[in-house]
Amino acid sequence: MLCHTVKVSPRRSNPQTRSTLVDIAARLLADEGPQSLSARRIAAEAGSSTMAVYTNFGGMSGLVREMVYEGFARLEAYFSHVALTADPVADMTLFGRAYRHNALTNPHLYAVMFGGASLAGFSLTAEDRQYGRYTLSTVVECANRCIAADRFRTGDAELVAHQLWTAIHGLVTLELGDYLIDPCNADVVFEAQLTTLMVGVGDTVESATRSVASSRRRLKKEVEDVRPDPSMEEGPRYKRTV
Amino acid sequence: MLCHTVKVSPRRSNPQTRSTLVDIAARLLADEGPQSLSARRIAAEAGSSTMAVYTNFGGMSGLVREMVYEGFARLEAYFSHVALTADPVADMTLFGRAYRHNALTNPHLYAVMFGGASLAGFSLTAEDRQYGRYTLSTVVECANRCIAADRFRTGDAELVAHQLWTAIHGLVTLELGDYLIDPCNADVVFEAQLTTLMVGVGDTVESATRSVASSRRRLKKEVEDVRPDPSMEEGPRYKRTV
DNA sequence: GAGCTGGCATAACAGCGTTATGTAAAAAAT
DNA sequence: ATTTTTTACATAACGCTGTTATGCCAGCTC
Repeated sequence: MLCHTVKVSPRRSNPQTRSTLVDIAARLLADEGPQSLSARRIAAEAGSSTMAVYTNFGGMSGLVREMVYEGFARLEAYFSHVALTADPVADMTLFGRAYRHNALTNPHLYAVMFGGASLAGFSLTAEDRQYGRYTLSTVVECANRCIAADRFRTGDAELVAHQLWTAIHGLVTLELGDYLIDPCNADVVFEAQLTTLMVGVGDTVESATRSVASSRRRLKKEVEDVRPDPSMEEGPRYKRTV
Repeated sequence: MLCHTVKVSPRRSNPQTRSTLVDIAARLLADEGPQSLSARRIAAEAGSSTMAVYTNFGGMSGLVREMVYEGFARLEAYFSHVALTADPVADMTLFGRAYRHNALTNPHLYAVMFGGASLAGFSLTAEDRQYGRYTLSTVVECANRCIAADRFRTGDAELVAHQLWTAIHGLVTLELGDYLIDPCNADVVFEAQLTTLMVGVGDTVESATRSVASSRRRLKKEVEDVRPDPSMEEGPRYKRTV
């Protein structure tokens, strides 16, 4: 029978190979920075050849893309631990703190997620960006709660979420690039920016100040103390759409 | 005589070599992106060997650093054409528009200026970052005028300038990375962000809206129409501290 | 004019991502 | 149980990168 062209795989790839390659790549990226992220180096550490990268990911870009997914998964994991309280503005600013905490905890990974697009010849696809933007939906919901509580002037929750995102992203980017030094260090600018943004979209100075302070108190318990790796254990790892 | 170790140069480097190398590199970066920025390619286009890059700049990093200086010079050139009017908040938001315009006009250069720190093995020195931060002084002065005009609540002009910088920088970065799409495209988020930031630091919604609209009308004449290259002609080019 | 000095060309080295080729192993078919 | 098929992976090569050792020769100083 040669009519039905159903190609069932005669030899399946070792399912561990994918995992170990990504794990090693993530460790290299975190420990030695992006310049040590080479196919040869990864293969050597894995005890295999560089071809493993190509059969499993189609090249270095594919492996990096997988790590970007992992990065967004970690960010979402942090977001998922932000409680929804009676003070939605405090929740909102805590999302900002979680975003920054995630970036500072995985600085190299964050750089690849958002900075790798133009440099290093690696570029994300439109779907990849959509995947990243999807993480914002949690923040949009929170913005809706702020609007419902009459804390925000504007009615466009998605727009507010984008404003917060771009603002915090810029601060974090410059912080990672060591651009923010005393007296306007990253902490100072960040705290001021949280209040400014909340006031700017409609909250009163007093309420915003109170909510920002409240979120600062909640940071450790709801964000810093949570285990950040949702997919580092066994089981299905990332999206397998590739 | 071998006591006086005054080394007068027996052969001076061709002063045109530096310029042409930087010019070619800038054109390559703008036209074909960062992946075409190779020592071999630049040397070939200049009709010289790769050694020219090393004797003149000490390596690719030095040449890239020179282009970063050029990038900051262009930004400062745009800033210098922002008029100081009786509406300092309009001036302030026009600085924001100028910043964004500069980034969108030289996207690859902007990416190298702020994104090259962690990727591509190239890193700016602390002095380089200080040089970039110095560009902010114009904005700080404008913030002082806003404070003097009782438009801003806070008294820390430098802090306000940093808040505007980080916020706009984040928006521009994500815009260049194609992260901002309809309905929350870059234009929408940018206009909303300008107003939000002005209101957030103390202006009233009405005044801020008016000033943002005013700066939008001034954009073309004071920013978009100016010649952006302050050092593309003859004469001393950049800082020669290297 | 002689001599030193440093710019630049040539060519090599180590590394990179990627790919052609061969082999061996696992699934499918008989 | 054997054969056939198909794929994962190793090996080695290609073209590219930044960088550097070597050598020549132009130009300044004396």
